[in-house]
Amino acid sequence: MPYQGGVYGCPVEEALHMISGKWKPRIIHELLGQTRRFSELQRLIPGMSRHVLTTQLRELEADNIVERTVYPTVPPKVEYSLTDFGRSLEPVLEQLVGVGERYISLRKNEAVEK
Amino acid sequence: MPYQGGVYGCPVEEALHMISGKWKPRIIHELLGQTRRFSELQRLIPGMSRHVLTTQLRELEADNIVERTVYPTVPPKVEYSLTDFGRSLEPVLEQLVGVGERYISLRKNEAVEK
DNA sequence: CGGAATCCAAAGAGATACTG
DNA sequence: CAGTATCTCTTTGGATTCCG
Repeated sequence: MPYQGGVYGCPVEEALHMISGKWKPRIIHELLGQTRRFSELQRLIPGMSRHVLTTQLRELEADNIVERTVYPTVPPKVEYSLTDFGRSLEPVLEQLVGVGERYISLRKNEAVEK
Repeated sequence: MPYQGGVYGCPVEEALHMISGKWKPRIIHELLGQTRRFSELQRLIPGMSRHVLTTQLRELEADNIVERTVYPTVPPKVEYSLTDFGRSLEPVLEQLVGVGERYISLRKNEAVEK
């Protein structure tokens, strides 16, 4: 669907949507540079339930950001890694870190002024 | 309601949250380079209700991205413009455009393969 | 171990109607 | 012209329970 100057097919919206899950940036971060097992991700990201991890991983998979490899062993073993496209997101995430930090220091200054 | 900051204060989360409103990137886009009146924004972004525009503008204001100037005339006149911090978001939005476009072309290729 | 199915609460987004 | 005030619908995140 072409960019209609409107809501539909807006590239920024698409981009934001695919990394805007509550834990997605964090999951991508943990996968930068290495493959991880499901249980590893669970351990690395405390506070996130199994169900939510599953949901977010499925969505990342559907968006071609993450690849899922199942080893049909007992007990089961599933590994997740970034696709090329997923790795291409790194610079954007780094920029977002910068923005977030500027934002946080801005709010601190505001608080001081009060 | 403006984001109060997560427990971890993850900068990426903060950054995403403040531009993740459904119309926020579009509003910022329309304010890049020029000041706009409320009614102008409404006209420039069809499909968005007045109420939603108000809400998004209030949140952008609370996040120090947008500045609101009221002229106490009759009829009332209100202008919106980006703050310095708001303008600093431009490179990130441009990168997000790139990501979104790569994503869209990726999905097109998938569709062709079927 | 790595899920799926179900249910629930909260937040986002929009429609509609009224107002200084 | 530029809002507020409600109400509703939908989407998300999370808790719990069951399964190959």
